[in-house]
Amino acid sequence: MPDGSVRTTTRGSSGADVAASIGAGLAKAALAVKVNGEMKDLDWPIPHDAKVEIVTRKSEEALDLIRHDTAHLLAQAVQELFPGTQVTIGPNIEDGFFYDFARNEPFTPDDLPKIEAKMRELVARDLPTKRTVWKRDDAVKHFLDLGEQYKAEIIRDLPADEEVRVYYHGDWHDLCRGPHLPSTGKIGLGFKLTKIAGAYWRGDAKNAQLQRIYGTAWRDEKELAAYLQRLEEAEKRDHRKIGKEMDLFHIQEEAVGQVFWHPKGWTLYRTVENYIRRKVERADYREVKTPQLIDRKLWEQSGHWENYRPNMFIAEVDEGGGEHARRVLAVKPMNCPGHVQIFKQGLKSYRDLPLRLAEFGACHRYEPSGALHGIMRVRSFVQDDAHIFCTEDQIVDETRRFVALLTEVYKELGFDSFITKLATRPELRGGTEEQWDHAEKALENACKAIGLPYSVNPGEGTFYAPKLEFVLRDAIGRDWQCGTIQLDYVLPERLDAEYIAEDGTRKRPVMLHRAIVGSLERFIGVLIEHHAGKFPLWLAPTQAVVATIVNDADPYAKKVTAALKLASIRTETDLRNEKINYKVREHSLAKVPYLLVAGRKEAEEGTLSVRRLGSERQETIALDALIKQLVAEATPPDLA
RNA sequence: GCUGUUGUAGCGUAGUGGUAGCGCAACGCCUUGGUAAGGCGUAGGUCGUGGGUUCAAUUCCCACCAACAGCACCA
Repeated sequence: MPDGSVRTTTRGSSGADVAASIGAGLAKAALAVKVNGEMKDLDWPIPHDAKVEIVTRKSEEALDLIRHDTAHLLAQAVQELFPGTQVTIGPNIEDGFFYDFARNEPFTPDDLPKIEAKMRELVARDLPTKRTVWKRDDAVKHFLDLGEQYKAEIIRDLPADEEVRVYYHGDWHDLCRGPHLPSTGKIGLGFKLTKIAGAYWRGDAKNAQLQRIYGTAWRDEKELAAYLQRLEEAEKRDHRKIGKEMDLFHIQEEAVGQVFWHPKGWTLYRTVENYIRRKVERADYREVKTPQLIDRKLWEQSGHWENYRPNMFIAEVDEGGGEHARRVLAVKPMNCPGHVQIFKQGLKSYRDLPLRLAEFGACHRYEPSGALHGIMRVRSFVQDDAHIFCTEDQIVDETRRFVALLTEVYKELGFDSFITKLATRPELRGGTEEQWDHAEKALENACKAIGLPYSVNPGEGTFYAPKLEFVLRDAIGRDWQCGTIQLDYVLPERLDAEYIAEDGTRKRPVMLHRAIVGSLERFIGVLIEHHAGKFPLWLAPTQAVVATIVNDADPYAKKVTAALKLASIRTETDLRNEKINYKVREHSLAKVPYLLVAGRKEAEEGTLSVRRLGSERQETIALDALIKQLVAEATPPDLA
């Protein structure tokens, strides 16, 4: 037992028997049993000398069990309500589960409450669970006879040594590995169906599209309510909503996937851009700018034309000589080929390396319409891009320097931690196997050399290079992949970059592609959601509003605003004929960090009544002292 | 791109086969009020776009565009 005690039972006793021998309460609460660390059904006979733990609702593992059973419940309800619907798979996911069905008629949002009601009914019926083991061929034939072609396919593909188990909940049954709760009644009512979606069979767009129903499930209705509350909170942070509310940007039909930055949004954008510019300059990068339109020849040479042609914006011009003088240019989807062109100007020596070329490169990619999402996934964006041309020997040190820079930037921008993944060679790729072996090994070595923990993300590298991915965690626990460094042997070769080595021979430089925030557009979306629009002072588009109580204070308020602007504090004046309550409410909702209230008293004394966003307290501060305080707080972290 | 849903004033929304309401914002007047919505009034819409059905379409049908959710994609 978990507490170290030993219990003796008769041969063939099950988890349920053990629970019952401990107490009636536990017997009732038992959901499953953990035998030697492995989850099993309660009725599973326990082997000799086993470590046994009874799993109840309170156990950590309970949620997984409940969710998996709820997925089965969903499938059962759907098949009862919509006969002829085929079941496929229904795994657990974060916070819930889904189940994919094959059915000609689509499910509609109106179906969800009906299905949910049926699920509750099945819980109330408290159908007992029964596990059976089948011969593979029998099972395949059985499911084919039922018209369950997907299930039959799954059984055929099971590993040869795997037992074919079929679980019954009442009469309804499904192929499943288990384990399951002893009856449908144990599932409880802490579940809710959340959305319907199309999803491809086996995740492949070439296959048939199934209909997926998503749900969430918890220990009880209280936990469910808390989860739904969390969803609502996340919705409030949505950068599209806040972007509108705070008048930061908009997107419209005539420029799909591109951002119209409003003055306030652009202020935020420039603040971030200028901050990064200072950081890379201090890290010995040289900033450059490369052309937006480049002849297709260069993209053919780099390999982009072959791999990404459908996703590139193309510009065609007639140079006046008829058909033969047509020139095809691509709007750059990446900056790397441009940077190689700069590198290739003039002969480079090993003494020039490492050469770090940085660019706030505006790139355009024709993203599929379904991929677009606010300012997070757009067709026109700017990367904080840079390419480091270096020698083999410099890889580890350059990686170390980059990770140090990135850590600093994330921290200063308000993110405390990130995780690292090593994305290895994808199926579709350029270069030779030797180059890939070499590049993956080199990145691995760099991680080890600088003591950077990482997990492997197999097959997720780019077509020319393996990469390290840096994933941020935001204020409400969501992950965002932003930074990357890619170790590329392919492009320098394809674009024929070389330098003169110490021994006088010509050699290929290694190229490190790297970005810290990735797309500025996307990163600002992340920043908005991370801070819920309540930015630290240095990032806030409007840092202070001077609001008057009476007209008599107008001249003083104007004077205060002028003084603050002189000190580079982004300040607005609110002289409107409104009550102070109204102004406080409005500027608080607009998430203005500092509200500076000026009435008759303040005007006479040369002070302001200061209210910091998020606080209901006010403090009267002399103008001079206030300016000092605001300037200190508004200083970007790298200049403080 | 695929599946489903949606598209009404700057924003948030109601509604109907007989050409549209509400709230906030805007504008005007009254009010000068001390920390989260003061009062009264005015203006603003070819109901996403294009076809069709109908005496009549914002409403019903079709196509397209866009947004949203998920899938696929993300150099």
